[in-house]
Amino acid sequence: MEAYLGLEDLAAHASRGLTGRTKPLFGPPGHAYVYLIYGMYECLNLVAEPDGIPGCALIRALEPVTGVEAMRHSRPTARRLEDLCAGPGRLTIAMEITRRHNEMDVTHGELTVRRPLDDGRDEIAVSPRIGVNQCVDWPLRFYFRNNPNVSRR
DNA sequence: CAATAGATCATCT
DNA sequence: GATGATCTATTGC
Repeated sequence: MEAYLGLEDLAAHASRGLTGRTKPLFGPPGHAYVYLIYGMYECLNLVAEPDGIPGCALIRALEPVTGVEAMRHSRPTARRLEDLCAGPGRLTIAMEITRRHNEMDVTHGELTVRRPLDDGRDEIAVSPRIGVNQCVDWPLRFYFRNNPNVSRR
């Protein structure tokens, strides 16, 4: 995931202030911010600051642990399981997340399946964010060092 | 392998 | 009217 902050973070949509698109970023935490990028991909963010303060986490990749068949159906071009959700645009296709999920509360579902954390495999590493042209060196990308599902290793 | 081109459109100026 | 928090295919070494 990558953190995107507020006014001081020129790589963040919220740095342009409150607009039609960025409204969810200024809302309460635990809600989705889904936007269209490059006219063809959707990106999922989770609002992560108190109401009134912009800030979110861009979900750049995830490890599929359930629903793999459905995800492969949604994204049949993925050759390997590790590529299925390795990328912000890829995982939204696999999970069929679109702007219709924008502003949705994501705190009221039930987490049915997860993989136990493995301290060897799940060591958290930090790096600059990918694909940004502002605040290029800010260490706001967090990923599992040895996880093959990470985007752009 | 790395670098680049092109697809495509909502949002903001 | 310009610009992307991207991805895939293609080119070239």
